[in-house]
Amino acid sequence: MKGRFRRGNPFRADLEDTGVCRTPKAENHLPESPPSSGPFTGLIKSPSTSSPKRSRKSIQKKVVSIPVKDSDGSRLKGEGAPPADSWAWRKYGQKPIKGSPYPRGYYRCSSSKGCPARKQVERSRDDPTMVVVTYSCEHNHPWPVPRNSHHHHQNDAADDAAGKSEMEISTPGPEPELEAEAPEQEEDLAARIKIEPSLMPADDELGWFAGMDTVPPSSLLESSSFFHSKTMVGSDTDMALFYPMREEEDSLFGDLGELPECSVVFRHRDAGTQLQIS
DNA sequence: CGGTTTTGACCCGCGC
DNA sequence: GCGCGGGTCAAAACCG
Repeated sequence: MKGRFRRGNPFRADLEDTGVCRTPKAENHLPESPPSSGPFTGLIKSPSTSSPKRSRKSIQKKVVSIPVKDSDGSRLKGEGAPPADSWAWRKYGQKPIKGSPYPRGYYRCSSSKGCPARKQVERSRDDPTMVVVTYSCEHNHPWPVPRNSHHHHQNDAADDAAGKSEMEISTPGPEPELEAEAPEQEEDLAARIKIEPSLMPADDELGWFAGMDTVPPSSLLESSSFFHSKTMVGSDTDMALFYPMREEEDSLFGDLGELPECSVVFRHRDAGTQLQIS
């Protein structure tokens, strides 16, 4: 039914690659890695042979294990609900993994245009109750604006899929801003999150996920509230890097002010306007 | 109507 | 050189 046509077009080559986020100029610019805000902690840079495809730049990775959210266990989701970060992710693929019975979902950041951030969600092979999320992005790339808007779609069918993180993010709550609250659960959840130890080399120049390695789990991702800095505690340093997400986009961008080397295009989800920052 | 998800095909690095 | 396996693409289906 799905007419999949050859996408192996000679032209498509790195279309994606280029489109990703790289302004030729920007690239030439400098790598002053402003500790952009990073929701994630432990990162690992792939040496150089780790990523098959776009292994041009160092890719940072961060793996997190999150317990399947059984809060809404009422919903028998095959995969449970993965991580609920405040970014918008668009699923672009899913594949069964050799070792595990669970498929791995591939997500791409859709918060900003050309955002190279990606994440993979899969159920832990050992603990089916755990969801392993791997975040990755180019080195020094800033995170997109957290978009806590509502957007959940037709899932339900994605039950077998390993990803329905968005669901959590959007939270069918009344208003996104209000959902800022709801700390209890999130905190609890966060408390249970664990970061793969071996994957935490504690990088220092990660401009991307900003090293919050030392930040307590509570301040970790998995919570929309994490932008509200309300519950934020511990390393204020890192906290400062968070985007206050209740503000207008302007504010958000303001925080992002320290734009990185790549020019990122943020689009207002409302009007669909696009701001180009560079 | 636009943005997502779905899903099979295609690509590519690595191992043998 | 071939095959495997993981990762990505993209058309169509869907949902708001």
